Amino acid sequence: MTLDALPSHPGGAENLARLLARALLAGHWQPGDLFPKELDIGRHFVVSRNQVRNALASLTATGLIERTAGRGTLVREMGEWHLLDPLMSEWMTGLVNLDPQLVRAIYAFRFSAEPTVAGLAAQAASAEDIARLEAAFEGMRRSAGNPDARAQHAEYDVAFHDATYRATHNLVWRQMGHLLRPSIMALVHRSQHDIKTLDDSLTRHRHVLEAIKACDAHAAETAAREVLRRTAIDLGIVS
Amino acid sequence: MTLDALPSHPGGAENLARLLARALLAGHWQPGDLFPKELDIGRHFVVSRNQVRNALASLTATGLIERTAGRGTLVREMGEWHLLDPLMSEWMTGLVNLDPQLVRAIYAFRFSAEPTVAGLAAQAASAEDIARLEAAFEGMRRSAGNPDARAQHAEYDVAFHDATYRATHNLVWRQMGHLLRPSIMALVHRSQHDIKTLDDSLTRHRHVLEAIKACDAHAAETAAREVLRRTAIDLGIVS
DNA sequence: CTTGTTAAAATGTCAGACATTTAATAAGCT
DNA sequence: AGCTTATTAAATGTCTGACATTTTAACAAG
Repeated sequence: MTLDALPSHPGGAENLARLLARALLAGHWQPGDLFPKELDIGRHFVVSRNQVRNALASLTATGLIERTAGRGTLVREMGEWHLLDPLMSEWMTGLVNLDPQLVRAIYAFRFSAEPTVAGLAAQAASAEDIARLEAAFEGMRRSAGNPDARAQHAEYDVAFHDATYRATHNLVWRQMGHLLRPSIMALVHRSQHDIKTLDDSLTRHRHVLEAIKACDAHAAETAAREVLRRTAIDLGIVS
Repeated sequence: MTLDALPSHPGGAENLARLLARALLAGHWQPGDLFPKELDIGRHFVVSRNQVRNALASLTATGLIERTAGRGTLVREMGEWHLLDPLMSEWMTGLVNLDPQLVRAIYAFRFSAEPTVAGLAAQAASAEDIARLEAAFEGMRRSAGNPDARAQHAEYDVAFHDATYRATHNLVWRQMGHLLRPSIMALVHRSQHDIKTLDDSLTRHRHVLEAIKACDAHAAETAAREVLRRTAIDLGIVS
């Protein structure tokens, strides 16, 4: 794989990193492949070696590549990627070609973890957390009917789940909220979002909200599981 | 806080990063404080500005600090730290002054997550996973009586839990295994490790192993919870 | 065929100059 | 005095070129 297929004018090491990362996430290179050399990248995008090195340093930090002096830059396999790094989440969101194996892995994680998270949230949520959840739910409800507001609806969806993780009041769980964004954003492109589907999704979210408000951990767990069953259908994991 | 209290001769940007990170993790600076300037750090440790910048780039990537041109380097608060970054785990292991709030947060996470993880492992473990678990358990058993082998015992302990996370065969859960190392290593310094305690811990681990071997998810969940109750006592979280 | 040497290529490091951003300070006006 | 505007200093960001180190491959000697 060469650089020719990639858009140009990155403008800044961050953008260059995002560009290269997305190409990697989309599978433009196979694990074990040699990544282009610093100087080639610099020539192609017309940026200094500094910018290239900074961008590649980010990719190294997230486990996407591995660099050794003299040999060059190797592409690492998916199992080595730091999926929980916030940078990764940012790079994954909006990527349409995300590896289905990865989508399923993230979904499987959520399906096993999120009921527990919802249960913890029911025990620990403060008034502020409840307010955040209600605001997000209200946003979802408002943008549900409008077919032009799919992206906005997804944002509120992300906000709802993120608020759930935050409501656990646990530093570690809270960080995992980042992983939700790419997972939920993938829904925008894969599901048809007809009225019936959205209404069903909304109802299931409402049950989670109510269970958390009622401080009923068991009900929250069950309700979260129901939300994720809906998500599985929308992601095409189960029919 | 100045740099005077820190040991010198880091030798390489990685070591310098570890050094500074540990000072941050130990609370030598308060959130919102100004971190030393690049040139001062370089002078103090007798390293080039490049090394300093590389080290600080790592600290930035893990959310420990925040840098802006003109203003300087600010220390971020604990809630912003990327606790799931493998680098963080490496920096945290062996740190004796780890913030008690952080230790409790990590423990609370494990207490809520690890039963689920053990349950998943019971469903998905392969023969290879079982072998890893048995090898780790055997190592724990062998090093249990010997008071000189506390560090080795802890390594096997880490290996056991890491094997559990790996046995879920889920990319996301697997990454969280990194978080175990600092949590378990903290035990070495905090508990007395008398024979009775170790024997009890060993028995509880054995129950997890047997439940996973029997593919009994529910039993694995319960057994994992029991292991963590023992851990809570050893960490001094409950008496 | 093996071994040791050499050469090329790639990443890592350094040093210096310069650019940009920010904050504090001073000047000047109403 | 009070407010606005230049000026200056300090800090991080960037660029460039040269050099160091590591690895691989080619090649020659035994």
